[in-house]
Amino acid sequence: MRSKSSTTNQEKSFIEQARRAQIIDATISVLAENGYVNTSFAKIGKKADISASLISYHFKNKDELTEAVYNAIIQGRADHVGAKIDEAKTASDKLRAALEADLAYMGTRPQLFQALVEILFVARSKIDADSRRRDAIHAGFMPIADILKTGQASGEFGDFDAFNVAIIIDSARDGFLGQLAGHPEFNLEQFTKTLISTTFAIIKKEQK
Amino acid sequence: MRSKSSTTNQEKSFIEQARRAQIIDATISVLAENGYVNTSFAKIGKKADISASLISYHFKNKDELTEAVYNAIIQGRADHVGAKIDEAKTASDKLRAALEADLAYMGTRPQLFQALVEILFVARSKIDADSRRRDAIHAGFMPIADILKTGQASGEFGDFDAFNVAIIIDSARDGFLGQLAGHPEFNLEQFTKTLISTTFAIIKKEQK
Amino acid sequence: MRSKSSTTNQEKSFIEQARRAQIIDATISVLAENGYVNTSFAKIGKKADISASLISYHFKNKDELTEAVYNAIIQGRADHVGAKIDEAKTASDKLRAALEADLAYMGTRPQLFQALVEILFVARSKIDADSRRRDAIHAGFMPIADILKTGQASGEFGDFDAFNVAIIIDSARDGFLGQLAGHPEFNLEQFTKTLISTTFAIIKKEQK
Amino acid sequence: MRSKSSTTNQEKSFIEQARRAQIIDATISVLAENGYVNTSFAKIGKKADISASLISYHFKNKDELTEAVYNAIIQGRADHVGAKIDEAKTASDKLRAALEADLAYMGTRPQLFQALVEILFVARSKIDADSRRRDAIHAGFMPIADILKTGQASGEFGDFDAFNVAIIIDSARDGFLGQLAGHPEFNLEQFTKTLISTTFAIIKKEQK
DNA sequence: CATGAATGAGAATTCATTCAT
DNA sequence: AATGAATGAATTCTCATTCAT
Repeated sequence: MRSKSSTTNQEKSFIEQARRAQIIDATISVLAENGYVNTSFAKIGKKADISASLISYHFKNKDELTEAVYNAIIQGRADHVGAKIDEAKTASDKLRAALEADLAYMGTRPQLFQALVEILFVARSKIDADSRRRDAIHAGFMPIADILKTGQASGEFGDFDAFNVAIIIDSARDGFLGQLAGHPEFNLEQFTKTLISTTFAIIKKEQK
Repeated sequence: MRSKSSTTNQEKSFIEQARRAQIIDATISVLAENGYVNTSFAKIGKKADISASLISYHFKNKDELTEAVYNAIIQGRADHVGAKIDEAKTASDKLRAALEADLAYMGTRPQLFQALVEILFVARSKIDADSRRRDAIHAGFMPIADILKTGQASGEFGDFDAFNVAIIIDSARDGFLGQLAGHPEFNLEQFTKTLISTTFAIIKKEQK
Repeated sequence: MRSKSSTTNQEKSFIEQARRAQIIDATISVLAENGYVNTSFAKIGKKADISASLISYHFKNKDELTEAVYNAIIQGRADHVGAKIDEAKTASDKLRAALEADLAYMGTRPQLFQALVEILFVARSKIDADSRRRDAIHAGFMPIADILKTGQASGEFGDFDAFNVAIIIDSARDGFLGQLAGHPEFNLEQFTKTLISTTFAIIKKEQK
Repeated sequence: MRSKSSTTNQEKSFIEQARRAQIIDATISVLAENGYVNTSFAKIGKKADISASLISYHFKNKDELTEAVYNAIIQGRADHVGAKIDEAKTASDKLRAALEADLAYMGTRPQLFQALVEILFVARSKIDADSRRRDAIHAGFMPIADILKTGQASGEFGDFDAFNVAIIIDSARDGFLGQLAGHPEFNLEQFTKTLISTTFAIIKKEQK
């Protein structure tokens, strides 16, 4: 359901892999700090303490780098969150796990989400449009929508508009994460509690 | 609480106003279609069928254009949504009105939200990030958070974490709007119903 | 030997003449204040309180305006200085008159010299190169070199390298004028005295 | 009192230094030939047979290039002239040396002075006008005014208005240099002789 | 006569990318 | 594997100039 290691650098040398990882990390920092518009190979190079041309050496072009960063972020997200979902048995537990794990992981790594948002919204054309956007949220692990439907099928949850409720939950979680970096007053733990209790209020008592 | 007409173009000539509006419209389209990164004066000019330098003639620089677009969008949003909120008496009615009006207005103009998002994320550095971003969403009309607190104070709503619930509702609404453009399968009416019923499920029965 | 009124606007209408003069004056101010590089039709128009396009209406192009300004300045200079030279009888008196009159006229109108310098040095290519540069200094009135040669021919002055001494005197006078605007500590009257006494020291006691 | 070699390009690579020098040389030519107004990166690049963007690669911006050119010129001037002044013992010898060396060096490199003048007048606003302009002429070596005062203090020279006489001498020398490029009939050697004999005529026999 | 609107040429500058070393 | 040097495309912006009104 999800892979522990990435899939694209199978045949790459050790140093190649290390460099790519280093560049990706630097890019995430620069992206989070400066925004996509002010992210240049020169800045990334400076951050990683390598020359800008070395980036071109390891990534065919800027789009490929962007995509690699994108993949790295959602891969990490998926690896962490997916594991927790798998461990849980019931749909309720999976749902709770999905929200807790995701908020805990991404909420404590604010740069990741910032970078993700930059790529998704600002550089969106580079990432092959819409098809990817949905993937960004669910890639690699069971999406909220599927958990909801599973719970409804098993009778664990009530009757509600699973499709749109999933959008609501996904958006709520991501909206919070997106604002977290710039808002020291936001309380990650408290929000997690509220989102979960809210979610269960929705799915137990159906409305239409 | 909000102004029906803008205040800055009082002294501009008719043709000037028309051109500015035309350029703003073209910019919104280009922004929505290509993303900020790929939005240039050249592209805007082509879309509006005018020379790129004419844009510089009407707007002192790119920042001024960006700000004008931003203002135009949130002004339109505020004018439409604010009126509906004002008409409603109770907190419940205001809440319902806020969500219905906003989703109806912005949901039928998907480009507006796309463009708004582009500006908001890119303008980060220049436009005082956070304070402005919040303004963007609520500009000119009563924010969800205030409605919730009003309703709690009056005993109309139950006891819940108003601060975070407001984030959830705002994020849900905006998250949907943000994805709407690229997802023909999204159903605006259905989502509106679900978001409202969901919202009332949260605020009537308290949890925490 | 010199003309009281300009020669090019014979057939121009009254208003045309007035406008041209107004534009020329504004240009001199802008030139002196901002330098040629920062002198644009827009700035001149603002200074003259007319539209920039009106300048194009009255002057075929920027070069023509530049030339008109140049001519206006040296014409004024020539009109004032030439009269004084003509009044003087002997070469000595002419020489003294030339220096006194020029320093008095240009020294009390610092903008004129500043503008002249901008045109001559910065926009020099516009003014049809070198041929004009010499004219700038002597246009319209008897040049220092001619006075010197006349004085030598009549035995009034000693034997010296008239050609180069003329360069020295011209350069000294213009060098002072060029620096005057930015140097409040410069004393016009004192310099005039020194330049004249110096000059006569040179031409009476010959060397070489 | 003056440095034989510059201090800023110590850590630059060989090729970097060579390119910068090449670009500076090309800039001087373009400046002298076309004037500042018509000096663009494109023209400099064409003259140096490199791309315009390579100039931006080696110089942060136009101002830095301008300053580098300025420094290169006055450095060369100072290195040549200053040495000669230092070698001379008496004020008379220093004065003669200063004029001879300067006219010999700058007079055989007419482009240098042309370029210098272009920079000096255009840079007005940016480069703190007056203070810098004076520096430009005297940078690195004893100014004429100081030599005159020294000679008066020691009784070597007569009693005259040293301040204004220095202006006269400086202006005479620079005025000649400024016109030299465009005037093939000017005779450098002859002018030098005349300027020196003239100067000594002024400073030996006092007038006032 | 005068203007506002519009344009096209050209400016500096940034940037991803290539290439020889 | 890594870099500095170099380039060309693209960007924003300025400006003289034209033209309809």
